[in-house]
Amino acid sequence: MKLEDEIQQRVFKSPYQKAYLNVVFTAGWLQQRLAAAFKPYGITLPQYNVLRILRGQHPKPATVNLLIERMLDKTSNASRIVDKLEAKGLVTRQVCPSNRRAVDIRITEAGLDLLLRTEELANAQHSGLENLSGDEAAQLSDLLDKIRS
Amino acid sequence: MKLEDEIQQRVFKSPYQKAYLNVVFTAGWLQQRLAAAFKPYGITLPQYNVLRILRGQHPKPATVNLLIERMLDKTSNASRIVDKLEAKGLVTRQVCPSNRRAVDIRITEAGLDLLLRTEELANAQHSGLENLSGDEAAQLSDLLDKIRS
DNA sequence: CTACATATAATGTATGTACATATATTTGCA
DNA sequence: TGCAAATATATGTACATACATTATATGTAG
Repeated sequence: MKLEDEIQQRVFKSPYQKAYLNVVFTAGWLQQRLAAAFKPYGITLPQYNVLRILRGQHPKPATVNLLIERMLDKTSNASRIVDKLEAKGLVTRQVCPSNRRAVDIRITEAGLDLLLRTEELANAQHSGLENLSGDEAAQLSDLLDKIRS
Repeated sequence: MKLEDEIQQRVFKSPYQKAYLNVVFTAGWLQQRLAAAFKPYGITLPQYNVLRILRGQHPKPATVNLLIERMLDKTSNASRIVDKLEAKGLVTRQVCPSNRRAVDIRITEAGLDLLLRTEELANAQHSGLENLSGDEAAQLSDLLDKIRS
């Protein structure tokens, strides 16, 4: 749907204002859809993202610091997201023997299994991005990089 | 900065996956910067957006329903955002005389004054979008519309 | 070897998001 | 008229974000 209809605003001050609102609105749209897809599996999007990072490290452990570095949202609270995953038995936490300030976090078999079962959910096929051609997707990335440059 | 460096991921499965991450990451980047700019004025981004809608209606009142329709995030809790604005004296709440289920919400002089003082903050000049040409901004909007189509 | 700075994670608090439920009012219809 | 359904908002709960503070452990300068 056109942005004008989604947020019931007919006039934008400039293509810049419109693009700004569109980036923010579309990101919310994408994330809401994906979050809804993960809901039946009992995990949230941030929890899923942490699991993905842990699988990337597996069988090596990750620390909270490493999670923060890799997360999309650096200011989110990795400690408490790990809390939730630990309570569900999807990760384990163990004080790092070589540096007792740090904590080794590992994904469990149950965590790996959950990622397998949800493999297709995070696929471009169902995200909305499939409406673009590969070239258009690349072009979109370039424009977004330019915003942050 | 390039997305690869921002999230320390060197390889993307496809231009689709990269574009997806880029939309979400860039939206967060934009919103964090804007939120930080509003912080000294004691309001959050959702609160600012509600104030903008109320100024658009002024001197007519708005109802909670109208706020929800116009907000970027339809599932956010307009009631509680209005609570915060009311506590700061930026809006007033009054049971609607013609329909006592509804509540008339109006922006106060203090609210209007705050919007005046923050006028330039929400300007494209400082958002990051100024790195694009007008044509590029329009092209970006078109690509994003296509994702949601 | 102690004292102080730094590193690492956890905790506290305010706000917002997402969704379910509750409360009050109005409307429609038998 | 009376009562069920719909409408409008508020409230409850779980989780996340944003940011400040605290608790431990480690490193380092003198």
